[in-house]
Amino acid sequence: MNDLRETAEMLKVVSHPARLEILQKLETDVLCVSDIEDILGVGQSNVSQHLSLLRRAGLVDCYMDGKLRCYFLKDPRALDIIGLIKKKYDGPLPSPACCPVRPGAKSSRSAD
Amino acid sequence: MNDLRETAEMLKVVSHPARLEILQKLETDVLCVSDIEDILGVGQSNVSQHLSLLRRAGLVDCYMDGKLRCYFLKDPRALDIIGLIKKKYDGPLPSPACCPVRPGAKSSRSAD
DNA sequence: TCATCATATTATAATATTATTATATGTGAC
DNA sequence: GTCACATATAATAATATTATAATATGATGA
Repeated sequence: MNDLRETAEMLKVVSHPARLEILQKLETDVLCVSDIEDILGVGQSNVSQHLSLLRRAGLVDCYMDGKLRCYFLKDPRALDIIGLIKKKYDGPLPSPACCPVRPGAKSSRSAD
Repeated sequence: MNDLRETAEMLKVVSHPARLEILQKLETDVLCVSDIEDILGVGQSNVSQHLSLLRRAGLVDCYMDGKLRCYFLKDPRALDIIGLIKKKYDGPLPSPACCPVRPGAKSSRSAD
């Protein structure tokens, strides 16, 4: 049951707008560091640090192309994470049927 | 394109083993704080803090049942997050086809 | 009302994350 | 080799997260 800790760790790595955007861009393109720098508009070393986190977590990998380090998606979980960004959900989940009280109510007996 | 920031925020909230476990348990049961205390084996105020985070993020909600606060899942995204915990993935994603070099290689020309 | 149970909130210290700056490493061209 | 470019790493200060302990709130029942 250490899936919990492992999943939480992966989620922590992706729970940053910059890293999420990196994953999103890598879904369709292979990008080098300076590409990502331009896309995100953040400093080189910061990009490098984000990539380092993603790489240590196994979410991305890279190959060398001349002087360039070309990053690409590696972990299939990344696709599911990216999917969350654009997915359309309709409304909240239904309230539990068994013990029905208005959600958020101050008390189960307060007046209607 | 603020989906990124919003999704990242949601992910940050769920990227903690205790909160992930809370969501997982709430998938099948409505639970009060002391239930969760027992399940997770952590202190009351810590559970309350985790629930507070989840509630502010809109992931869960609760109703009163006598003295008890009964928590349940509210945000459908929670189900997708829970799904990640047990989902089976087979192997890494295929390497990019266009610029194929061995992933992680020191150089695109290093010896085999 | 008061006492009690269940939960929330506050305060706090330890730790982790973040962005920035400066510096180091590695690669290819010459 | 040296140079310039692309990227990584280290150092650091600001900020955020975490767990714990202490206290406060709110509901129920006597």
